[in-house]
Amino acid sequence: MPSNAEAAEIFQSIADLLDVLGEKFKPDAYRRAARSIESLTEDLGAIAGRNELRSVPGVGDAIEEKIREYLATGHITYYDKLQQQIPAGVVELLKIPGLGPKTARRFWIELGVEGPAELTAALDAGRLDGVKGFGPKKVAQIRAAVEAFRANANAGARMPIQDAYPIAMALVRGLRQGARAEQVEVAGSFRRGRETVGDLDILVTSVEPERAFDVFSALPQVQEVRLRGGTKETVLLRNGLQVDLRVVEPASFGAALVYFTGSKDHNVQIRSLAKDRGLRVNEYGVTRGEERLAGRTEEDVYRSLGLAWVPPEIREARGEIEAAARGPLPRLVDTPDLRGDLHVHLPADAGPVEVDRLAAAAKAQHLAYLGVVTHGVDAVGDAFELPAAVRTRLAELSTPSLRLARVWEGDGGASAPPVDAAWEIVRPSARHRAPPSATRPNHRIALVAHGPADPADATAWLAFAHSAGAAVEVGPGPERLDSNGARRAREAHVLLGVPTGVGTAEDDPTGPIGLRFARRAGAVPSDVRNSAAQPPFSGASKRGRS
DNA sequence: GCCGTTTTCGGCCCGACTGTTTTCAGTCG
Repeated sequence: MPSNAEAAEIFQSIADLLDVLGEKFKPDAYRRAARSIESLTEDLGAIAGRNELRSVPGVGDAIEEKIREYLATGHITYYDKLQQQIPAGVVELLKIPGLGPKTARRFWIELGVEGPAELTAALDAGRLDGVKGFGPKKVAQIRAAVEAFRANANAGARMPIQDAYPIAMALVRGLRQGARAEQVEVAGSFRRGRETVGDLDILVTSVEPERAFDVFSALPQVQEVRLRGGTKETVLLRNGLQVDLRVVEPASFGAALVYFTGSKDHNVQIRSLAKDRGLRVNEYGVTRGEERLAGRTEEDVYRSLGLAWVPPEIREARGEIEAAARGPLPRLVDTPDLRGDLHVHLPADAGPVEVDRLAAAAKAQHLAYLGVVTHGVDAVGDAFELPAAVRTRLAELSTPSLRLARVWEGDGGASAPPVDAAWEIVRPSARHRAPPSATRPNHRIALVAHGPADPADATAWLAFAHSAGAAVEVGPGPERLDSNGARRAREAHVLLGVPTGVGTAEDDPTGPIGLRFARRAGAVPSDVRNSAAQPPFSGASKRGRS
């Protein structure tokens, strides 16, 4: 079955193949098309059906035709022909760090090397010695890279952002403490809140760049320093993640932040807009000839280009720059907007002390209500219930300014919540993957938490949430929607439930990443159920006690 | 191959770093 992901993959591969052939601009064109196809929230087939493929950024006559061929036949003749022309192993060579299309092509044409294994053999046989452009250091570097590549097939794989989050926070703390760094920010796709990150880009200002690099290299997470210059250092962490540290002048921090936050397409669009206006943008600032216009803050940089500031989460060249040129962008939902949390768990062995701690955390975050899961049906269908002492303590601590509601979480199957549940959370389980067929009249379903398993499932659950008047939960992890899902929810006029992370550990990604996903979907406060001052079914818990 | 409130042709982001160079090419982000 054709899929957007597969189509994007094919165009990506075409770009790689054209790279090896030495094509100058086509590879970028195919990559741009691949990136925008990957980020679509709708099937290519549906877009093609409406005859709107050309509205996808980067898709012109030629690529539209290839998409149509792919949708009709499942393959692209142009791609098949390229594959016949170039051995698959030569494209594999491109995945080896430090080895690009020019080198791969030379190995193939001049040495007959058709893949990583043959490259190792050529190195062992000394066939690179004396080849023009390959001195002893280069040969050693290539040998190390190809060996590392062949030993670890997972190298270069992207990491889920929620896994990268605690690592990034630890690195930031380490830099703040030791490096006398004034401003520290993690940029790149991490800052944009992409679901996965390929590496981390950390930006700091420091009066002592050398010291920042020294401190960074010595952090316990760092395995090896890959390169180090005057302004940047690249290290490999023990868990395989690559991290770039860049030290910039305070006067350039904003420009560097824009530049290294990306996305690539956003930057390209910004630069070409600047060029149209006779300006020049780089990571040091915005200039007109010799005159320096901006650079210290992101707001300055965007303003100097005649643009409103663009939140990092939507810097994807999907129309945000045009919108920012027209005026201020809608204010995306942010932490202070979250007035409550619909879905909070306590540990199974929690006691009154944990409830006290949770209430204190909720007050610190100025939350007005929490839905604490006290009973329900777990993923394998067994009923569970928190100890009576916990439920009693929740009732004792619940006040008009902080409502602590006891909620029921189940899978929409036969088990139903008792009347003392303030509201119900429904999610799929192994037994009940599909949503309940109809809204059950006496239930108070406030939130749907569901896995992304299958787009068809997601559609069904969104429809269910809509008919039940329930929100859907966004955030990292298997039972929440990612940002693409959140965008689909918005398009389906379903409110989002955004986790606050209340009561979780310092480096827990649930709250911060959940918020980023919602923002990435373009959510404003009114798109978020728990930005309302009142909890759902606010009269219900009293009724339940009678 | 894509794209256009200067263009339907002629551009296409731009700088850091490395290694092998005698002034630059390749890679990366």
